[in-house]
Amino acid sequence: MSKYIDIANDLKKKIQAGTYAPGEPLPGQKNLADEYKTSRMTIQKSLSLLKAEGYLYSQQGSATYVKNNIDSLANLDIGVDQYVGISKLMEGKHKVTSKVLKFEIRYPEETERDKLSLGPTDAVYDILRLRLVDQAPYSIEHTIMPISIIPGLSDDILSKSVYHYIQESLGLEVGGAYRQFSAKKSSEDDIKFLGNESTDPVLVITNVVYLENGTPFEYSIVDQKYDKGRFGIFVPSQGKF
Amino acid sequence: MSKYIDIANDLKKKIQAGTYAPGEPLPGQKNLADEYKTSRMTIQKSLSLLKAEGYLYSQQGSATYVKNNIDSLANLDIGVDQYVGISKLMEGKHKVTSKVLKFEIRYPEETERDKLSLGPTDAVYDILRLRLVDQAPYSIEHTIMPISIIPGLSDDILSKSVYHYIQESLGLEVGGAYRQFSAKKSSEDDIKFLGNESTDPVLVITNVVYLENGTPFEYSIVDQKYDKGRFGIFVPSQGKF
DNA sequence: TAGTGGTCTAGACCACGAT
DNA sequence: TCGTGGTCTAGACCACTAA
Repeated sequence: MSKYIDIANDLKKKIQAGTYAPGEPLPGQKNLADEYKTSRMTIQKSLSLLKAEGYLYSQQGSATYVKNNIDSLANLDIGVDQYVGISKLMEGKHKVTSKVLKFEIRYPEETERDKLSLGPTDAVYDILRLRLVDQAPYSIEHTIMPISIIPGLSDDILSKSVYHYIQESLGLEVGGAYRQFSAKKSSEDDIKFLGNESTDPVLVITNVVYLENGTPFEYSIVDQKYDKGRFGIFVPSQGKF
Repeated sequence: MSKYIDIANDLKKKIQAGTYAPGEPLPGQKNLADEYKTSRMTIQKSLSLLKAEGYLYSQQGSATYVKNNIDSLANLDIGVDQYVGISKLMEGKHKVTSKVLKFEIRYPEETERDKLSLGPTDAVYDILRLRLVDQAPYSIEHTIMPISIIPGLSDDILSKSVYHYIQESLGLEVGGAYRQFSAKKSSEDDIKFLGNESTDPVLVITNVVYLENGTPFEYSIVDQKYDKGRFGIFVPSQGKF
């Protein structure tokens, strides 16, 4: 990894360990540059990462401080900036399993062609999965992926972690995701598979996930039980990096 | 403004105008540096802003390209990265009005003290507003703000834009916001003020908004009609700036 | 191999806060 | 005024892609 990412991770560790306490100033860019044997520019790049994540804030003329309410971040069930799928999110804490309800190959519909930048003859996987956390229904994930980008997908991979397969076996890197949030009433499937009452609301997360090279490779619609995890994110003010 | 922000805005304009078309490469950092009479480092800082917003992606060894599906961004009703309140969001397109349902001053409860880093004797505003877009009920916003940070709040300001008051009259800058999304069933207030049926779901957005200096100044819970706007955001992969 | 973007440097100057 | 963070520079080297 690059030096500035290493330093950012080290600083984050120290913040979480309490070496740099909430409300307290960091040693100062000059000092940090000396400590890590690097330049101020590199330190600033490290700090900018932690600012974007909401750990730090800088005050010109004064210092860079650790934010007071980092507990808000820790109290999170799921961060929006996690695009790795729940398998990895829940790692250690909970047992995540998946039941594949549908796994087909077909040609894409118009919305899917639009979201994934595909032509009418570029076949896609059409996948419906029930995700369970600690054996209890958690969400229904409807996923569309182009087979040209993610070849060799199998039932076995689907019930484990698709992201692990993409990164480890295919050697692809995820570049980012575009997410939308909305609410709706329970559908037939929500009632059938999530065990919802017909009056239960559902949190809907619509995703378009991109590879590092800008290619969209996943269009998914997730129906999540409303009384389970919340999605949270820190949104830095524009241009403050 | 700084040079790198000016350049980023100029590039964004050219992308939106089609000067740099989707899928096409940008002129290259060296050329851009010459064109804008600046250094490569500064150009990279500009590009990083647009990458974080999802407009561009770079491929090492090749070039920096305009993303294909910028329409996804344009189709958005509301961006999560907008912390400016709906008054400004809907500017021009729709008429936003507010009806103040409650406006009190009291001492903060424990959750509020926690979220806003306050002591038990730091008084807060307790505000309940019904937001209407084009005369139709849109959301109910329950807002808690410390009077010490935002003094002089009035009924008149509340029915217009609080953010405008904070920035223009108080001279404060917003640094970022922490947001959580969830869904719930309609409450009594949702039925009464939003005109919901008792079976209608509600999209709930919980916010903690920070000033540039890291001070939290707003804790708000927004109940939004589920059939109205969606919230969307582009989430870049960690460390890619 | 040539040209691209990614990282890093060692300095400079400025804006701002604390004193 | 002094020290902080914010911006910017002109170059360097590396990793990678494309020809």
